[in-house]
Amino acid sequence: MATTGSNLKLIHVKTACEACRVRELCLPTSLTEADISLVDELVVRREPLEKGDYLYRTGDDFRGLYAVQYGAIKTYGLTLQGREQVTGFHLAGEVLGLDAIDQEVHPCNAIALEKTEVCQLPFDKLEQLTQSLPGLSHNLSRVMSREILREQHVLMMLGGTTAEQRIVRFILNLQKRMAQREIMGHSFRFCMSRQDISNYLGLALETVSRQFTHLQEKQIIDIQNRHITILQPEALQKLAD
Amino acid sequence: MATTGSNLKLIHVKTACEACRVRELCLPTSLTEADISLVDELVVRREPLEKGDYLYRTGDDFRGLYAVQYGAIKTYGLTLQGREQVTGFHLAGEVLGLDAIDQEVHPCNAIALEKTEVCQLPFDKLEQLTQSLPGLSHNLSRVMSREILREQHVLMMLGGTTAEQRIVRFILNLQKRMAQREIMGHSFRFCMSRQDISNYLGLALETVSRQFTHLQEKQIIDIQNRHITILQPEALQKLAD
DNA sequence: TAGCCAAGTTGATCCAGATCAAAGAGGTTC
DNA sequence: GAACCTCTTTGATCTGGATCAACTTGGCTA
Repeated sequence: MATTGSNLKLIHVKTACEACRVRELCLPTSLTEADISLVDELVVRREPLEKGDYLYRTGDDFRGLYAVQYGAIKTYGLTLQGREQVTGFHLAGEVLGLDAIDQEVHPCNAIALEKTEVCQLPFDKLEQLTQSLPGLSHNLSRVMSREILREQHVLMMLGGTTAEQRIVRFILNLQKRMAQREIMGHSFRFCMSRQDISNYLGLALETVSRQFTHLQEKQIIDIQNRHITILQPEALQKLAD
Repeated sequence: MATTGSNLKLIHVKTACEACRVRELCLPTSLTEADISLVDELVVRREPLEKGDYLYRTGDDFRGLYAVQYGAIKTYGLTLQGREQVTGFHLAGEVLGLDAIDQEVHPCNAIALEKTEVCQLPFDKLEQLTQSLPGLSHNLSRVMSREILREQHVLMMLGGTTAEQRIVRFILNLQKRMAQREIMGHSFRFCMSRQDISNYLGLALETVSRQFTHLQEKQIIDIQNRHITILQPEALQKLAD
């Protein structure tokens, strides 16, 4: 319901393929070039979101899936108390909105953590296309399956571990996802606050800060504000286990 | 005494449908009777599993999805350390195996917690059928979407809560799922051990035991071994928030 | 029916991480 | 550049739940 005016401006793109990474990132299997361009034609691009803008809010009608072009989106829900619970961070090349397909209503809030551009894949049209493209249906299932698996990994990460392990695994996970997109080594920028990290990992904000400090003291990482450099990747990996 | 529509439907239907609840439980939308029987024809039934039998193990080839007929299945993964992490409990009427679609390999172990019968839905055949049944594809997406949502709720349940809240929410969740299938009020049997519960909730086994005792002392529940009766549903609900 | 083993309970102690408090560091806005 | 605000760090204290240990109960087998 409450979507800001600027978000409503939609721009249709013909040669979306190049601009929008839907092809390889969202639906990565054996479709022909021609098939892929059919999918690309569905894509609706949106005005870039500024930091703090909502892509959607809890209760909004489900219009389609979103693929992040650049930037980062945080999704979070509210518990009965009104406590905020971060459910995920979505970086460039990743999809969100899969959780809304069933009820056709978004069950959580999605907010931009920095300047972010997304493209929208209207789900009804995607399903129509499924009929003429047998492979597309399978692709969609794979994307959803991967999302289920991803959430299971989060559960595994949170279960039975110390604060240090959580932080370490979080860093490694983020680094891996960053590296998949852009060719950058062991140095990158956090798009989320300590607050968000602590909420996501089920720790106190202060604990997150302290753990970062400890890792820095051990010369395993270097953190300046939100910019991190992994100095000893092996040591970090070892701590994760 | 809310007998759901789906329960009534079940009674009307004979043959494969009746035995296997795939129709309304797994794929609950607008397919015609004829369509549904096409789906039912795919179903492969398996010999009942005894307690402790594995339905599949990590690394096994993905052959299809499974719908639990009766009984209960626990899924768990192993961390790098070899530590066991329970990722879910699957009761009668629920589906598992969705996490294997992407890699075509099961990423976790599935073991029966008691005598259990499942039916198998060969996924390749299901996808073939998708071509002739437009609605089926949508149904599948909905089932997967619901699974994604379910896992998000687990995250929300675990985040920022006390041991008591986790236990209470776990009880309520289980009760809800039990009640959906069988018409039973506030009394049911746990199919999993304290060990499994503690692992799933990220608590120590002893903590789980103590929390049960506390709730019993407060006369909110009554626990005899693995049989629980919720004496004060409102009080329990209140604790969950 | 006794004997055994796994599952569950209960008690005592300890510590990782929460909470409370306050000071520093960036980033905006005017 | 000053004022302001939010984010982050650091310190001190407290506590919920983990851990260690011993005991009880239930279920199974012979």
